[in-house]
Amino acid sequence: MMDASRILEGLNEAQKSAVTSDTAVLQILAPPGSGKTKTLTSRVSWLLFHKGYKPWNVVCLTFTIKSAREMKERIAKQIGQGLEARLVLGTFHSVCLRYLRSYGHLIGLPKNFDIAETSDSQAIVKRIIKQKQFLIDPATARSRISHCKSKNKNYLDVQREQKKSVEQQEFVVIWEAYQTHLEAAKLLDYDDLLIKCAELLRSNPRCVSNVEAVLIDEFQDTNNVQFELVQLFSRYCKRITTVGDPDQSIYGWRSAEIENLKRMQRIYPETLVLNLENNYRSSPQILKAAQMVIEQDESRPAKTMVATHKGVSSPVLRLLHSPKAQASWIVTEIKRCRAATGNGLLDYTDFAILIRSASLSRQIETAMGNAGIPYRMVGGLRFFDRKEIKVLLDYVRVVNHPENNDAIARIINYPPRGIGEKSIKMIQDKGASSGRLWWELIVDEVGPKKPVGLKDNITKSLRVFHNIIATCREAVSSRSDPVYPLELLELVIKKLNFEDHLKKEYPEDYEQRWANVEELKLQASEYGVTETEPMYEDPDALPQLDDVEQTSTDLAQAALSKFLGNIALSTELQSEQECDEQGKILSKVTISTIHAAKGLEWPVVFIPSVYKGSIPHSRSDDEDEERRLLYVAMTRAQALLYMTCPSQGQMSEDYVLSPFLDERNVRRCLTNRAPSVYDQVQEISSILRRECPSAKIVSEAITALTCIEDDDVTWPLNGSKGAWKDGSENPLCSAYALTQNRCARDSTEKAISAASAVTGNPMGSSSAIIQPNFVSATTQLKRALSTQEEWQRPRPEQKAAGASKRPRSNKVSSGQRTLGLFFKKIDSDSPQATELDLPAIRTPVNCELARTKVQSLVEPSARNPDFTDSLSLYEPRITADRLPMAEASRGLINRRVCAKPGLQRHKSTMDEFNDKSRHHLVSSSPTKPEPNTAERASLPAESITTKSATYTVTSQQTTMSIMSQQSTTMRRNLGIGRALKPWNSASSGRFSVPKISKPPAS
DNA sequence: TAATTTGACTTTTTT
DNA sequence: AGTCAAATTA
Repeated sequence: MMDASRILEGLNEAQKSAVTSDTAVLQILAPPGSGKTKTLTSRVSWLLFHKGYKPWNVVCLTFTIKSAREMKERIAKQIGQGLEARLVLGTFHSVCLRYLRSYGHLIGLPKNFDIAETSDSQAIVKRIIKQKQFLIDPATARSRISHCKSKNKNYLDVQREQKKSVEQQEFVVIWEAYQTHLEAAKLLDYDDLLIKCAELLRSNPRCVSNVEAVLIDEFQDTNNVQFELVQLFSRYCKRITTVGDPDQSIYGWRSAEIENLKRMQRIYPETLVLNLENNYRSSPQILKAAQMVIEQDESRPAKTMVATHKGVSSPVLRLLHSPKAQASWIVTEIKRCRAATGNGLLDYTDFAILIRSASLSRQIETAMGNAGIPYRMVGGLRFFDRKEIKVLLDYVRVVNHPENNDAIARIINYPPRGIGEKSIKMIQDKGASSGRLWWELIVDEVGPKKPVGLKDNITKSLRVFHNIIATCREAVSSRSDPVYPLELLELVIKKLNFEDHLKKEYPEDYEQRWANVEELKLQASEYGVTETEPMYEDPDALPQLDDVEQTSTDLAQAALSKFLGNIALSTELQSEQECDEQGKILSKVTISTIHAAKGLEWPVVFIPSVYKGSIPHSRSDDEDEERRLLYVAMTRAQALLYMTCPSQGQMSEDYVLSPFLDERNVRRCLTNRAPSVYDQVQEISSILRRECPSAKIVSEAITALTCIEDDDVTWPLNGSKGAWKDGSENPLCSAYALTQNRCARDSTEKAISAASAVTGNPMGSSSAIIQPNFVSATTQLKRALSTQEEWQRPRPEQKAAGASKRPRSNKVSSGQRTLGLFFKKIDSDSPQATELDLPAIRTPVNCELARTKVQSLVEPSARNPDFTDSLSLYEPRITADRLPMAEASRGLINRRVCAKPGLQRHKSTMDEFNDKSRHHLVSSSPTKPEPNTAERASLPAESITTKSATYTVTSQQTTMSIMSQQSTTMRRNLGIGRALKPWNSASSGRFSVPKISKPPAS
């Protein structure tokens, strides 16, 4: 056992008093970086050691799986002995689930109920709305239900409310139907988990008679139901510790009530409020800037944050021309940072790129991929949202609960077995009219009774389905030899010939999908009983109380329910650290949403796309919350913070800097150009508490860089394009860029003389540039550049003024938009251009037709300079003979190689398609069998055979390529698709389910 | 009637 | 990389 006095080691006074306080109700207000988690975990240890509380009587609640896990790990480190596993510690949802599993029968919950996750309830609501022919948007209805539930209302409450609008009534009807449906299918949705648990504890307070203390992390995120739960859990002991920070409340959309902090103080007047003020994370400059941002909210009570670190340079607000430029700038900056700190002080894991929405990751991922920087994406597609996993889980769910009509509907014809829409409708209708479950109907239908009256051949297919489920059910419920999750899963996979099915359905990425299945099997193997390790000591079990009976369990069933339940509650896609063959941990840059980054920190943080519409998000209606979101993101940074804003979007729409940053007080704390970094190595090391690399190492590392400073020629500081108007290379630009390269002596010399020739200004020799005076030389060059007229390009605003005359319709899709732009230019002068039938053009087989059509359009408007201009704009830079197909198909070969799990696919498949579509697709021929990847790669470069046709590629007609480029169909046909998200791969996207391990004997 | 192909449209944040 | 509905094909 550890020495209890060491719990307080390394804590400051404020933290110590928080940890040791004897007060019953304690509220700790902890700004970012103040050691919040440390304080909370220390308090848990303190309570165990100095108050003698038993771990299983202490309830710790968090909001995210991540923080639950982190807390558990930290407590484990502090107290060890496996005692942490005995704590009732987890997310609100998972703790509620544990209580409901143990005591659910007390409020009449079905044994082994299932959890309806978002997509389930979405589907249910959708169906109800369709059935009742209401016009409410299903997503809105669902979120409204959830919102009401979080406020502890039920549909009867809402019904009783005065507003009797049609919409309101419809809403109540939907809600009621939804709730009935859930009940029939023995499902609880996420909100129900909390509500039912509250109900349980309200009516059976004895369930918590053992609880000695309740601790809650991130209290500002609680909603009303959760607040009540806290009260209920502490009903007897009345000992509550909360930790939180109103400034970091970013879950208002999930019905979190910041008010709960004050409510707490009102309900428990004896509440002791403690403020932690010291910040141990960030540089003072970062703190200052973040403070300036959060203080724009005037309704907020003032609060102090005290920096404990020495300063480094100010955070950066860098303007860039486009999202693409932004991505490549970030990539370059990461490389530069690493080199400028000796390539050892900062590892890839020390960098994080925090984005407002997951969809913004695209360009950045591409750039990172191209540059070969390893990264991992947190968030995005969840593991069990993948098709192949979902299907298998649905089978398991049906085996567990044949009442679940929705799950049956999803898998009754998957893999396709001939049971189509019509047949399903018949079952559904019959079910609705007779009030019987689908499963009952199916059981009868395959027998002699035939209540639905399906056709014989369809009954035959149904029999196949029935057989699978029935066999599995028998296996599970078998008294003598029950089957556990893994075995069941394997049984399902075998019965379905799932591997063959995947091969057929996904010839392209079958391997990955199968790897995902393997991963699922691995997860399943953690559950259930093996002969050597029976599940008697389930750490999830709650302590046995004398006077309350726990739900009795059937082992196999329970293991199954647990498996499914845990999966539904471990939605998080937090990739585990991967190791290479030598077992070393692979270092990767983190790309994450801001929400998912809460509670974490990194030495270097990038916040891209800080424009209006992203932060604050255009769909958000709470500006203060968006501001707090930016605050949270900024305060994740320890030493270096970069915020970047592209001035133009993909469709050249103008972006405006986020109003949160476009304010004088904030701007004063920021610089517009990235700092040198190499001159701050010492300060950075001290903030990170790491050893400082020697000057020699740093200078050597720098030498290898192409550009030592932030390259403001390639990426001008004002966010304009870094090249000549026509896209050609500006000799002065390249000369300037080269002056920053200390090692490329020869080329620098050449570039300088070339530049001198252009400007007529003699410039310093390269040797002068290379060492101490290089700054003055670059200044000279800059001056030379600024005298050139063309250098002063039109500012973005001027451009916008011209474009705004013809407002673009926001209705057109991206494919049409390219065309729309294209044709709009001739619009004014030749109206017939609009007659062109767009869908016809996008069909590849109609390309030939369309080509003639376009050509005929080109002729009459040949005089129009605007038009020819735009045509040449689309002319391929690289002509066909300079880009042989072998080169163009490199992507395919790449893809084949990289399909192996563990390898990253660097070149985006879209790039590859772009390469190809510089050519014109002219002919198609009838169906041939789909070639597999290897065959495809060995095909003659000029043709590609797909399921439906062979496409031959020739080299002409740029116009066509623009149109075909965007065609989803063609991409599908070519088997190219858009770039597969790299985090889809089995190796990078792991999900983790809390593992069951045998707790050590105490 | 089922299966497949095609075109249009989307993508805030999480348990 | 999906979904959805409409249109085609088997």
